[in-house]
Amino acid sequence: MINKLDNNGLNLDEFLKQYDASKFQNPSLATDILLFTVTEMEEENYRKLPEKVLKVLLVKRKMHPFMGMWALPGGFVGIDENLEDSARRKLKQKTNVDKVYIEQLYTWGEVTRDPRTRILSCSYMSLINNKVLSIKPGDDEEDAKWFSVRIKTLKEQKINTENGYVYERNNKVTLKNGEEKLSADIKITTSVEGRTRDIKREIISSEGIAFDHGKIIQYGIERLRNKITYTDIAFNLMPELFTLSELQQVYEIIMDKELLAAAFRRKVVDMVIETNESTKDAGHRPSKLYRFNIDWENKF
Amino acid sequence: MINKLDNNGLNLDEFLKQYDASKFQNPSLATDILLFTVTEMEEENYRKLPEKVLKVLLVKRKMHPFMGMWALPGGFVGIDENLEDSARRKLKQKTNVDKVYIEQLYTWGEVTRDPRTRILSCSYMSLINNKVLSIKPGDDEEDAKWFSVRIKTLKEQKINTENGYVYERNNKVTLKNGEEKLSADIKITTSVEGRTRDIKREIISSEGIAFDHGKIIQYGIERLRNKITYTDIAFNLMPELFTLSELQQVYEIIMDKELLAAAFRRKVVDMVIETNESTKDAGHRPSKLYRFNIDWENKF
DNA sequence: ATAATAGTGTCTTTCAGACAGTATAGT
DNA sequence: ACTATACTGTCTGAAAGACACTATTAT
Repeated sequence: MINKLDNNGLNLDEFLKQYDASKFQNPSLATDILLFTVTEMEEENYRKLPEKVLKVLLVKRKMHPFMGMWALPGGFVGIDENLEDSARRKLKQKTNVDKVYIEQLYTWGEVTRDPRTRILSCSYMSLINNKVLSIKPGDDEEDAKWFSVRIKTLKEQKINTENGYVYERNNKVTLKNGEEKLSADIKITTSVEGRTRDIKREIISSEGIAFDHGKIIQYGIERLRNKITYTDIAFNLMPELFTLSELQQVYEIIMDKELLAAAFRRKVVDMVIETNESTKDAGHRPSKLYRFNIDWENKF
Repeated sequence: MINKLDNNGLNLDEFLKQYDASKFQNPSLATDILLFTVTEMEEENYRKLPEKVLKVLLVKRKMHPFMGMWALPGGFVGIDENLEDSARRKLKQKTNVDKVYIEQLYTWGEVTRDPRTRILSCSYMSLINNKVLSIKPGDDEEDAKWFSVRIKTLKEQKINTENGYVYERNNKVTLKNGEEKLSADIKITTSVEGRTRDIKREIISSEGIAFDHGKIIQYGIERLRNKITYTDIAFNLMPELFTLSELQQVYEIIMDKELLAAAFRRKVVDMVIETNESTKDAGHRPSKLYRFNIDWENKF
């Protein structure tokens, strides 16, 4: 069976022996990691709850191209390295944490996305809780820094065509770390023509952000926003013990809208387990601490 | 700004000029297309509605490796070709249709997935309605054939560990075209340990299917099943005019469960527009024909 | 008339939104 | 006592599940 001969009279072994991988020109392959965490801002009023902020890890480029700009951590994939292993390796380098949530996000393959040569980026999204981090915001090792992320929809329009419509949305991504402020303006175009639907993402402008990484950040946040509503990924952003108000805050900053406490609690009640502990020294009623309920999905 | 010098004293232009893309060893890159359609089986009883079947397009390999086995249509990406363009090009070759729904599915990058050399597969999923097809089931041009697809869960188990659990599911993918019958047994392992969750997909056995394509088919069906519940992608599988019963059948074969007509109609009513036409010669009450309502999402 | 599907009416359950009202710490 | 947050109770309305009932055709 395995010894069938092909058109050139070769069996499988012979074929593999003469196969020359270098006869085609191959693009280069990199993985990029979109690492999110949530941190608290200090609050002046001792009674008020600290506000939470969504952060993303960026590294300052020391080399051409985009030298001096900020990029997602990442790099070339070893020829004998699996994609996810490569992503985890970079992540470990930057954060020194290895047991983290990670998922493949999207593979960006536009021919001109890198000025050097054709380089594909297989992007991964990772979520981490800031309590386990060795690089805290402000650390400067290897020039990796946390930037707060905000996404705002600047403009939205729908133009009807003979046979459908074109819907455009301009999202402004703003990234801040103390003095540094980066931004990208991404236009998401959904064209619906007859039976076909096509989504395109373009970078209108990008300040201080290397490559097409502004686009990747925008895409990642959209994915995170969707997934948080029907999965438990948000818990990867939480410490071991947390209050339901803290959990709600995390949902709120990701979804960018306020939620009603009563409804929120009903929604998450099966995903958490109450502990005996409570917060204290809060200047108001203490809050019960919860932990993630690993069994909430009940597969059977 | 653009003339900053790097560590070697080069500005951007100089750097790009001396950049040698071939100094790294790069994996090869292919796109593979998972093309689904839905067809009707002939029915012996003139009164009965024809049953619908989900089909996937496969091509018979004429070359090593996996010579004689069936694979997803696909091939190497041109060095100056965008990923989606490459996928659409293959699709056009096979089906002679170009305005189709297509979305990126996943990038498969396991080191040993191809016996020749390291080859990445960036997989795309595409949906098409069988009325527009030039290759009808049974056509033999270029050895591309439609196979009916069924997925069955053979075994499901959950093993509790100290700190979490391991959930395993064995999915059997069965592909049929007349005399030919292919199959793959895929084990999906979800490991939940403390805060981490890891999903792995392994091929336990594969008969007649080339490469890891059984895994890609299983993954694609899972994606289709999820997306059909909250998007309108199912309409890509429908002809211009269709009855609500036909639409319901499509949902049923993809979700692999029966739906109640009343609830289903309520769910889709905003997504369709009633026409004046009806089916006839049915041997029972005629059914109104509907078309897709392009504006159902009302963005504003 | 019959078989088979098309399509509607309505009861129930479930779940999310809204919001008022109660609880409880530190100062 | 006051402030700020924690937490609960309950009304309402929307959507999904269940199922009985009516409608309509070709033979």
